[in-house]
Amino acid sequence: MKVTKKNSVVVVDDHSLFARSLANLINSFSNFEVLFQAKNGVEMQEKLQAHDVLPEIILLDINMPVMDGFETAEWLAQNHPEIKVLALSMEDEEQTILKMLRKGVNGYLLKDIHPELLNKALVELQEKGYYHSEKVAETLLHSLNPTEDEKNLEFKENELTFIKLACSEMTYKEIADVMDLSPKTIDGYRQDLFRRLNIKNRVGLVIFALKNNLTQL
Amino acid sequence: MKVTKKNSVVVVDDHSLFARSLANLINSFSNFEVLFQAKNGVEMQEKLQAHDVLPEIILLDINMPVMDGFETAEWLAQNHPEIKVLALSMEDEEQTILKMLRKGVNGYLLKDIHPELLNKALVELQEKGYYHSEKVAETLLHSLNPTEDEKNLEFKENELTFIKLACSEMTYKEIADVMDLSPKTIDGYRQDLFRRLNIKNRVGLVIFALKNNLTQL
DNA sequence: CGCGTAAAAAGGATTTTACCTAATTTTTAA
DNA sequence: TTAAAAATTAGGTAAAATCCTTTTTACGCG
Repeated sequence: MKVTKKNSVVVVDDHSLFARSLANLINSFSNFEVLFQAKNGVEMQEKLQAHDVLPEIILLDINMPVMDGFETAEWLAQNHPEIKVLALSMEDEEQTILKMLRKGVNGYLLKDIHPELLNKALVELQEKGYYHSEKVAETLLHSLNPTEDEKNLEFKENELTFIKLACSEMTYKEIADVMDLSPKTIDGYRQDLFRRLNIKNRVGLVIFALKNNLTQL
Repeated sequence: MKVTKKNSVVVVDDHSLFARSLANLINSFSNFEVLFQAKNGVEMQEKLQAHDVLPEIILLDINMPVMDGFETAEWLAQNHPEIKVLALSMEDEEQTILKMLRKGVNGYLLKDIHPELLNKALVELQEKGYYHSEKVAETLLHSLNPTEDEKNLEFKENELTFIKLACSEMTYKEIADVMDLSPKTIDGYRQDLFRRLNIKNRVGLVIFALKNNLTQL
């Protein structure tokens, strides 16, 4: 029997049933094994320190309590750039994917992937240094060629603050007070955003913000 | 070797990696086996018809395309009341849980359950006819003793329609036109809801609707 | 300094929301 | 059939939101 060192993988996901099943699946592969599991970024950090060896690959869920995938990916990129990170998520929201990619993850996998493809994904990630499922590839292409509606989707700090506050029950006057600006300035932000985002009223802005993860409920 | 007929289980979940892992886990149990899997309610209906035998238990995801868990549970309760349905979901939102329970499911399991508990859950479901994870039990207790804020959380058909339309860019006048009611009636709905839900403006209503899954983005 | 540019602010008008109370119609139940 | 309850509609008013245009301010730069 040929004995080859298996590549070690870490699974970070707060859904223990899923994480466990995933770990079992990976351990059934001849070329990969699970080093450990963690429920969130903090637990992962602790376990990474406690272990002598580092994993080659980290499978990282996005929606987690305590320290979510975005923060964890950022920390990994800064502290362990050699570890390949594969983001694992239910969501195929364009903004979410792009946000993770900007954090420096090496791949993005939707959780509805076929089990057979997981091995392929891990191998490709190891060999090529990246792997993206098809939907993600589409999203990337799409983001390179944004439609008219989706241009001007970058916001200045103040705009972003305004948008987030507009997603609350505050009146514009109250928002102006909090941001220490004139109500007329706030009205300027509002008007400009309505035009750029092609929306008709504040509800439209709230919907836009939620769809694009600019704020959360 | 003692040969006992295994109880058959069907897994309905659009996340194939999760569904597959779940199926593997169940097949590893000595007392349960997976009859088939389906990606949504429609596919489940088709496969149920195609099979001679019916499963004892159906594990049902809530968030699915085409035909979601709510619709599927409703259909199962009407057409196959003898099959025990175990709702399986990431969410522990009180409203979601209650909605599923009202559809007649026999149990509600959060996806972050420990693998060891799944077997226990299936056995209990089979023997007692129901199983609920701890968090759900808490939710049930909580719902029996609602706080002041959470009373009056049931909506009439018209109110629900209004709420959903209010979560769009339509003005109240436009909503009145669509619903074929006087703007004054719409204003009545609005006012009543603001008071009952203790919210200040339309954004508050949108947030409430989204938090309680009355509408979706 | 003066110029250009972008952010901030203002003026002023209209529409939409929001709030309160009361009247009318429809539905329900006795 | 009739009284009570629920749903719908009205009237009026104040506050907030929306829209358009113009002016002021802040700041870097040749």
